[in-house]
Amino acid sequence: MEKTLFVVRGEETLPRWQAAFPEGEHGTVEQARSSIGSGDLVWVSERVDEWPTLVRQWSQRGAAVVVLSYRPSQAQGLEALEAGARGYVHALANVEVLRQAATVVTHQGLWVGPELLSRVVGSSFRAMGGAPRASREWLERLTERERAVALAVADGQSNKEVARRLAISDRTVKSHLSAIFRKLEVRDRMQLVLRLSQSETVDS
Amino acid sequence: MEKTLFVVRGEETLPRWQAAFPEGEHGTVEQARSSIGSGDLVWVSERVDEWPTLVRQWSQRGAAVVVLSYRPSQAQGLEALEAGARGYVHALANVEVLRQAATVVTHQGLWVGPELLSRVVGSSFRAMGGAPRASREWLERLTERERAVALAVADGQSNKEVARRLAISDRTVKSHLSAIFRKLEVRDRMQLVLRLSQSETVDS
DNA sequence: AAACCTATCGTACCGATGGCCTAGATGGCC
DNA sequence: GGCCATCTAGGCCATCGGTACGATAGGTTT
Repeated sequence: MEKTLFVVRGEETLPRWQAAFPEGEHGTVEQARSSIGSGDLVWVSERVDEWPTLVRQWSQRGAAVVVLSYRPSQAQGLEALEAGARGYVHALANVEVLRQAATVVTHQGLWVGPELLSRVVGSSFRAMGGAPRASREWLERLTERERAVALAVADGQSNKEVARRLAISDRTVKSHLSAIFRKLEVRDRMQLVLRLSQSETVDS
Repeated sequence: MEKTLFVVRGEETLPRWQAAFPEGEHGTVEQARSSIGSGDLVWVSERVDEWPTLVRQWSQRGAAVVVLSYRPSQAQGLEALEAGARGYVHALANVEVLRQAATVVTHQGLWVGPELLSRVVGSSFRAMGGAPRASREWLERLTERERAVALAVADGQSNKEVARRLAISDRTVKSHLSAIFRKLEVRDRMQLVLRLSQSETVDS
């Protein structure tokens, strides 16, 4: 019954997970599927396919489920909580944080990062020791024209719409965008939007 | 935890509170106001006037604040959490529950009680939106599967990545997306992500 | 003058995206 | 049994998005 196990994909298990829970078992979904019951502490990697479904099943069985994410986001965190997870932790969190989260969730508490917490309950959690996020300094790295393009794109506009707004060709918009992606190290406009909307809420 | 104290109105203190924390101090707002600092565990009765303001102050100072309510409700619970409280417990909870809550909140967890947890989590979307009704409404218009796709896409993932996560074909992802766009009346994933991030980040 | 940055526009290429259509399987409801 | 919603998946096709590899022109720095 009261056992700790990590559900991962392949050989994903990290040393720090074992360090935090030497007694914990590690395995894939197939190995874990049937053995999980009430009172168990289950860590599920976001790399596991269909983790929301699994979280739903296991939490309904009474297990305390924590989702390990490599790229935490509000949307994913809410997805985890909605599925019944009691915790949402960065997969690379240190041993102390993992143990702390374990303590909390096994005591019927909710463990989420300060950032997500602020989304869940409002903005006032920012002042509670949550590390202040990076500012929009990275926008300074862009030229004036690139910044205009970035903001327009982050507004949800297509390349053609941006071109019309700035009175330039859509080819030029693409050129600027390539430069933007390279400088900000994002892969596409979607990541740009996410990054911009994140830093915007922190500043305001 | 530095010290434990109960902030009450008059002589409200219950025996079970003292049983759970024999070392805890009990007093009114005037007595407690200045002595609360980082690391303290503070229990605040809902009978204390202007408790949300006090919760906000003390939680910003780094104290772990738990609100004791005689008439727990979803609205009040959210108000407490929004003010920065880490816990929301029934004032008549038994000793075990009180100690459990203390364990959780002093470990940076969130304690809202098993019976209220589902409601708090379920309402988190509403709690985050500037236009609560609207955001909840359009999310509810989606099926469960569509919601999962929408959240994943709003996280910046490509169709293929979503397909991998949900263990379905990318054709199916596109099918779901078409339904999502039609239902939510957005033209593409960019508008979807904007709408989601807006309702997620607007402070109210 | 040479080097460099910036803004502009072009072609070509290719994967990603989204609309429109069909359709099997499932399960709930009348 | 019929009806309907949902999830799944495929084909077809037009468009969009992003990169590679340019080119030209104006400005600044060295």
